[in-house]
Amino acid sequence: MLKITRKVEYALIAMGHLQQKEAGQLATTKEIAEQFGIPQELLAKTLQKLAREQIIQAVKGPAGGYRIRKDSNTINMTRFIEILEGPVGLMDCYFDTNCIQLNTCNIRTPINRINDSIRSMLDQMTLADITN
Amino acid sequence: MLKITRKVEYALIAMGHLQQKEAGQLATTKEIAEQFGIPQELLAKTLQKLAREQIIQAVKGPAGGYRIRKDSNTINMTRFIEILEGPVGLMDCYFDTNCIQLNTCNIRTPINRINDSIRSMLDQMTLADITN
DNA sequence: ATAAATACGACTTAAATAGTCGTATTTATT
DNA sequence: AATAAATACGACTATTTAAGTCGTATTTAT
Repeated sequence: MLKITRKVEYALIAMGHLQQKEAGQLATTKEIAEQFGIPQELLAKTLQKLAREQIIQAVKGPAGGYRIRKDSNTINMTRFIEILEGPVGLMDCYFDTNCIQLNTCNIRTPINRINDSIRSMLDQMTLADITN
Repeated sequence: MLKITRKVEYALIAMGHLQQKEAGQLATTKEIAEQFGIPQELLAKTLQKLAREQIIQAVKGPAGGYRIRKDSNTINMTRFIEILEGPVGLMDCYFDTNCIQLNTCNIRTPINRINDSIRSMLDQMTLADITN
């Protein structure tokens, strides 16, 4: 429980790898997948999502790949995780309010407080904290 | 992601209900399941686990049920969750060290730091913080 | 024109969660 | 002693989510 998914795990590994490159240098999905022993297709989709959201920059064509952006480091972890997995919350009712039990539920408020704590922890944490 | 399971959710709801009882009073699984609209059998197994671990006290036979213990409030959330779900960690390698990629993995250390943060947050949080 | 890369959606497989069922045990009540 | 209402517990099934694969399109350096 409280696990991050492989998608996020792979994405973080990839970000770490991209950080290590010289400024402007590209890394391909293949290169990263091979180096860290992760499934290429899955990593590919993950990096595509990050590129779509401007977290990294994609270069198409042969000799293409991905590179870090100037501000990649400043992305906070809540944002990063939510791009790949959707809402970060201990229970769905943190976001969906159409739970039938809402009125009888006696733990909603305290659970939301924990949620807030975890989210704010992740908010304050940047990619740089993880990949450097 | 970062969801708690239904087992924990139901257990917390049940603990909240038990807290509300007069000192020494019992509540049955049936009563709790009906009141909060949760599956009785699942709740039953969950409460049995908590009883086995001395978090609550079980009384068998008709007119039986469960009651809170004097120190139930002081149980920390890491313990509570781990009784029901096993190890709390973002990645398995926090506990299992037999991951093949351990040497190539470039995010283990920072992920473990986040883990520590989340665990220490849950360590410092008692049941009372949630059910009161 | 070709080949190597990203882009993307549909599909399949695998694993984890959620929920059910059957049966045993305990014990208050009659 | 019999009954009924509760906990105890393991095995099983169903559902949902995560993980991984595949096919095809697009871009672009060579």
